[in-house]
Amino acid sequence: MKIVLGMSGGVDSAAAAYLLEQAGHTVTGVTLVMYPEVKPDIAGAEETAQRLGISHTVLDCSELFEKNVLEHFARAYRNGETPNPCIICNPTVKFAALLEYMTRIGYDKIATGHYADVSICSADGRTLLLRGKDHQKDQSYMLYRLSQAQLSHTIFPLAHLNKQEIRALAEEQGLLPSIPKDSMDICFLPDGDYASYLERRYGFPPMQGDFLLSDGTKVGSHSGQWRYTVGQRKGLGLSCGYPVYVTDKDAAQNLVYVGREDELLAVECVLRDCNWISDPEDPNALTAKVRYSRNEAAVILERISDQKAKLRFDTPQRAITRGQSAVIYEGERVIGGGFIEQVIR
RNA sequence: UGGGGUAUAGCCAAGCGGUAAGGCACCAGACUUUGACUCUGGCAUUCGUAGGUUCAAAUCCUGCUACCCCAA
Repeated sequence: MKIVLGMSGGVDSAAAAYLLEQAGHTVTGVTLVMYPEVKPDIAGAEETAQRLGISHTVLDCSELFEKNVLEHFARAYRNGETPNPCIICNPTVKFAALLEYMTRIGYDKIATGHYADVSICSADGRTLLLRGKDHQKDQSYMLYRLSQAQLSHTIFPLAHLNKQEIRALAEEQGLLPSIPKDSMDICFLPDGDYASYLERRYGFPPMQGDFLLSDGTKVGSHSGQWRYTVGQRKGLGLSCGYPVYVTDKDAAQNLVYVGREDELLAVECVLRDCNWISDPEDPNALTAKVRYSRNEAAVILERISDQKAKLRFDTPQRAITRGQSAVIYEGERVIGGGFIEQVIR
């Protein structure tokens, strides 16, 4: 097959390129530039491509990125939500651009170095999204908004490997990136300082507001609700004798509520703008993640409409946060998910 | 300007003559394709200040200063 591979310049996509080559595919690498000010490791990707003898192109996606990801990012913070740009970026920019390029040059499939998997449902022919075999590194959460058009044309070469195997493979083949870029924060913010970015780029004005306890007692001042997110402990500068966490925000009044850790617990939330990939086989066997990393818990899914749904957890969840995504799983399969619109304690 | 009390790191706070607990905050690192959480490590040569007693004082004594409370 002829495959368009997204190449970031990192280890994962390099290993993916190697694996596709080994499997006998014709591969062309594409490095996407999302944000002019922060370039990916184009040289690294080109070097990898050269070493493997595959062609390589750079595509400028900055307009798509600006329109879809950045504007959504700023809007969410303005509304007191906490956005997850990666989740928006994948379907609207990354996979969209790869698919468009694939079509343009007459290739068959697209591929990325994500830790996830796809398979065809024998019953209805839909393409299912599955977790990567390495559950520690699984990135299916970030991909739940992909469309059928995207999923059905996608291959994840790293689906069955774990991080150690990939590192070993890359080392063996001399594909370790010259710049060992690890820990990336938000990709368009090299310094990770999103608050000053919003202020600089989107004109968020420093605006003094109160830190309040749940009973309304003022315990301090902050300079803008967008600087905080539910569940946050560090950086509040509040000394109450016990750790205090952000429990809620009121964007209209620029208020940030704080409290003890147990005040973060909630059992229900409402989702909007849902994307469904497959129907559950057993409605009582579902689990959900309300954030990318860590815990996943048993959940009852109630579909209110095509776009809306409600989740009810067996056990209270910590820091369910408006704007983040809840992704529902059945075993290895991603059922779908949506943006958290409302949290019910 | 009578009486009483308290002064220990940014905040709270243990210590009661033997050479500065702990919590919160903060900082650094680890983890992490979001924001976060979490974990590990760091964080008072010094106890309002000036003297004195003692082998030894944050701890005892005295002066001073600041704040608090009760009386006027």
